[in-house]
Amino acid sequence: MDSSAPPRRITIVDVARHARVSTTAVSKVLRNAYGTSPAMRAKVQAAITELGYRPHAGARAMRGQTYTIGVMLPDLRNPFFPDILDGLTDHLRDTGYQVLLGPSHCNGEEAEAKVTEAMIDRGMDGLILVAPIAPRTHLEQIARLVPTVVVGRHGHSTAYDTVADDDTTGAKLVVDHLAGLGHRHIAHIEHHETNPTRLAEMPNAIRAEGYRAAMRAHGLEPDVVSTSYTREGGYLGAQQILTRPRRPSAIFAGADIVAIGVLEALTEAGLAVPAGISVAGYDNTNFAALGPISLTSVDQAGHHIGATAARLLLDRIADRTRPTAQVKLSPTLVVRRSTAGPPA
Amino acid sequence: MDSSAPPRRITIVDVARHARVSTTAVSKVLRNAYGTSPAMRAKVQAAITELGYRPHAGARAMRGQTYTIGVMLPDLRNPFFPDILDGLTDHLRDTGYQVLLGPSHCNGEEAEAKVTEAMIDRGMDGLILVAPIAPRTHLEQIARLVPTVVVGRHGHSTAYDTVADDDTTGAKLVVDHLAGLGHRHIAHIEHHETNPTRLAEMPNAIRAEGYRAAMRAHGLEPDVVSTSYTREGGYLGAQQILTRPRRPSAIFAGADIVAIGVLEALTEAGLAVPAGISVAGYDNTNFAALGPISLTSVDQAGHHIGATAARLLLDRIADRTRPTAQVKLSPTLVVRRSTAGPPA
DNA sequence: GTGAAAGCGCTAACAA
DNA sequence: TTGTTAGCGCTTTCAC
Repeated sequence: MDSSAPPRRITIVDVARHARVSTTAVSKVLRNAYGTSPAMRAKVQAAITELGYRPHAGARAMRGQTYTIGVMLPDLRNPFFPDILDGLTDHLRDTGYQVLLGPSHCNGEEAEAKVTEAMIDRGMDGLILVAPIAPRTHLEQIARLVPTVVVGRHGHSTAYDTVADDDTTGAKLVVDHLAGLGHRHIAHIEHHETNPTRLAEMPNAIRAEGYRAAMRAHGLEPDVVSTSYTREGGYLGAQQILTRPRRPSAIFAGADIVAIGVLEALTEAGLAVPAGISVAGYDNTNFAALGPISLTSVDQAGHHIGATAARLLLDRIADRTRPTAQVKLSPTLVVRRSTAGPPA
Repeated sequence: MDSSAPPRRITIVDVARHARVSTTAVSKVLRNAYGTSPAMRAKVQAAITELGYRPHAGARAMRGQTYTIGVMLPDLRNPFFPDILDGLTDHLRDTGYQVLLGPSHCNGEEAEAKVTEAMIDRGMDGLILVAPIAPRTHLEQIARLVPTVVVGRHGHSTAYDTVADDDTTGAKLVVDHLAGLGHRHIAHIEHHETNPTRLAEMPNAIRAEGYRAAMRAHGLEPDVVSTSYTREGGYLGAQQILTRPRRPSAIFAGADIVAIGVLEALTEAGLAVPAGISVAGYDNTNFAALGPISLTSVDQAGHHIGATAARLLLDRIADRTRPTAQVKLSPTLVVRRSTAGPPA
């Protein structure tokens, strides 16, 4: 039983006393605020180091900033999101801002709202919402309370910044590539979207729409299977596709995690890739590159997306009145061994 | 430009005024504290709902609890950790506690310390540290400041509770299974551990040691390859194993994510599983179960581990003086199609 | 350039 | 049972 009462926390008062200055001075040094002489800064810094002082975020929250940024990721099992997070944290390293993640909100709109509220209530200085499903009015309401960047969702707003990849082009890249290889029957597995108001903004819906448009542009018949952007979704989607009377010669999975499930279903069905059927994914996660999978995939540069979101957020925290920015990144296609011409 | 200034936040004072009671009364109702009549509770609840009041966690942090639990996960790309997180959040749902995640600390001890400090500074009521790499003295120091549960790390402490799976037994289950199938040369891929003080506590080290002991018990020669508990680690480890003058007939990967990389390397090398070589993993993540992978794996019930950690933490938050608990869960082996007798 | 003092929203003694 | 009030640790006017 180490029940020695926890030692009282070092506060700004202790530091001030130790450095023989006022608490105001310490506060100013902490925030690099105007009006501190080099001599005082040195004294205060020394006291801080000596005492091992760390500011109490709760107390800061009451008056100023908490130097905390909240990030909401939709699904920890999708390997694309860690890519975004890496970009975020890389950009935020050494800025003094701390990132905290809200647990994934796969559970729906209500769970998502709870997480964002929790972040706001905890005085976060800014929010990064990755592919949120909340209605746009709700996002704007959030953005009015706290600087917000919405990632991976289309639709402009004057309340928040956005970073997204051009999913229409991404889908077109895949269809063009496959059609160019001679495929005529290309199936697409999408993440099923029921809510009509979201339909126009969610990346999954736009990819599906881009796929349809690109198919028609090639004079081909779209063939969409609706499951989800999960491994299971890919697995079940592919199984469904394999029951088609006329089997497609290529499958465009809406996300790499979906493609993984697709590849599993194909292996199980004894279909060789790409000899028997071609497969392409989206996100170019590290899964696509390594090993025998060697998946053709659309690269939307998750790391760059994350870094851009972080930059925009810091910008906005510094100046809440600047006009909002909408960054749309151009995806590229990384062709690997999972796609080839259709079987003879 | 929606530059309408954000509306002033509703505070406890607003609620009190609206309900025609004191702020104390509101505070008590919020915390289900002793000494509130049903009539007052109703009045206050009504006012809270009507005004849409939500407590300010920063202000709470200054006096009492923040109803926030910080969770540190080591690696978001390892599918086992979401399993633990699911268990945690399931248990914490409707308790009024909010979970926030610290970004993964793959970057080492210093990064990990920064995350835990950040969580403490933000007034978290409790911490759940999953497979932390900090020295034990540091963990105890943390635990003295805030209720802490350490997950997936061995070694008892009187300062924090622990939840871990019996990794020695887990490794033995795999070796016994493979040896029972007739394998004599079983290789193991471990997560390389350099720090000698950690060696005795980290699950990866214990799995490797358990493997060695079990091998010797069967009169077999251990063969350990040191990489990391990542997909790349598995891929590279397997490649290394395949260059052995005498190739093992089975590979025991220290984690499912490692096994995934192993399977990729084997596929690439044209080796069939299990006809050419057997593969077993650890964690029984959902990757193991679905599809053609069908990986034999040790089930350490991640969901249950998470739920147990949450329970212990709530317990400790309620009573910081109770003796610490050490929960050791017994793993089981889930045999699937990736293991069979050695090739003739 | 520096410091005294007010107050952020909440909780917990204590008083009524 | 209910209310008054004193802070928690910090930031921020506003004097000096």
